[in-house]
Amino acid sequence: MNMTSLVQSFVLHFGEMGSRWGISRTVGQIYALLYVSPKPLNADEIAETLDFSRSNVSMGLKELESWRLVRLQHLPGDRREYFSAPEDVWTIFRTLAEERRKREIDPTLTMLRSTLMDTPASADERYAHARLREMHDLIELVTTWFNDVQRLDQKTLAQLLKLGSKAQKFLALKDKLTLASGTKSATKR
Amino acid sequence: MNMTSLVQSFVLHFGEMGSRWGISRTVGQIYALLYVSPKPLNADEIAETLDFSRSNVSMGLKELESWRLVRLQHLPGDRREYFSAPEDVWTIFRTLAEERRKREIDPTLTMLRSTLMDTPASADERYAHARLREMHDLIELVTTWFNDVQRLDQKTLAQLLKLGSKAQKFLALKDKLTLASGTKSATKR
DNA sequence: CTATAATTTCAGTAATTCCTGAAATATCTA
DNA sequence: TAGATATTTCAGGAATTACTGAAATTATAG
Repeated sequence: MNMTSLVQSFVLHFGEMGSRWGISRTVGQIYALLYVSPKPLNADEIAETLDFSRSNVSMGLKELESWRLVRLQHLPGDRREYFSAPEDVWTIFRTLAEERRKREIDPTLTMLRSTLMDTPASADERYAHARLREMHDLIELVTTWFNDVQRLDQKTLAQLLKLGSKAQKFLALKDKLTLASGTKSATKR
Repeated sequence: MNMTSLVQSFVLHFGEMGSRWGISRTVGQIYALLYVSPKPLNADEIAETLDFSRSNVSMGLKELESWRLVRLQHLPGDRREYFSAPEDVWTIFRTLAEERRKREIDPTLTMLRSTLMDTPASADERYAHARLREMHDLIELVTTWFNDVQRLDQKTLAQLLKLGSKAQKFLALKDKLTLASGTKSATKR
């Protein structure tokens, strides 16, 4: 199977980009190919199209599975395994973000937390301690936010993103409303 | 100069993490060290503390400068260059996000746009074309959002993040308000 | 159960990235 | 401007990562 130039330029770009990410060129290209393919592909087709060895494709697909970025399925009357990328780009985005969090953020948060358990013993350590605290709190705030909005359905999420910084205006409004209704959450101004 | 165990565990973790990122272990460690250091350090101090060659530190610092993650300064009466990480974690976060966008997102958007200029010639190409469009639009939406909220001052931004998905409630409210005030932006429900 | 097809594993090699020490360049001071 | 100090460059070696082909394993059909 050979690629049209449209597909090829996409696949090649993704391969190069892949290495800026934590994935190899091969894995990037395999994913890109699956992403634009209208039907699932088997490993041999991928190997032939991209001119990689069969074993390389096998390993690449395993890695993509570990990222939950490809789905495995079987076609009736065919023993071979067919792979495809989920169609919904929002789902893909979510999966990607979750996996990256799991691999890059969570271990860091864990390390920060455990390091923060120690009591600083000198002025320098007190400074380092405070810096770790700041980093921890920022990362936690951002990931908590992400975890939260990620649950919204895609339409609502898209609306929220489109709103952007204009959402800020509602913060003031919110304060007013909660003050008016006498809730305890009033923030000093 | 030697590190306390608190600093050391942080530095080592950052080094390992660095490689999941696009940076080398060395660069990760140098940054981590600067991040927790209460005073700027010169290249020799860094080399000695981390036990890297002087030239390695030089290259690492250059890379960190290209990421705009370290600041160069001079101490009175000392010819050597001293380096430090900006203190404000929000600024650091912003810089990091901007640089990553510049290196990882923007080239992809450019590629997608130029590929999308071509007219698809077959059914398969039409499918690929549509997929590229979806990816492009999602990336654009997210980066536009980021670009937008990133401008907010940190306090407002923090509030907005804390609000999380609850901001959603204001979407409905917003619709109501804009409808009431007779703005044209009414979305069909 | 056997033969065949499909997939995975893995040892070895290729390619890339990282790091060092030596030399070159740049900067300062006296 | 000479001499000393500081920094960068870069060729080569070390370490890591990527990839292949052959062999082993697994799964299926007859």
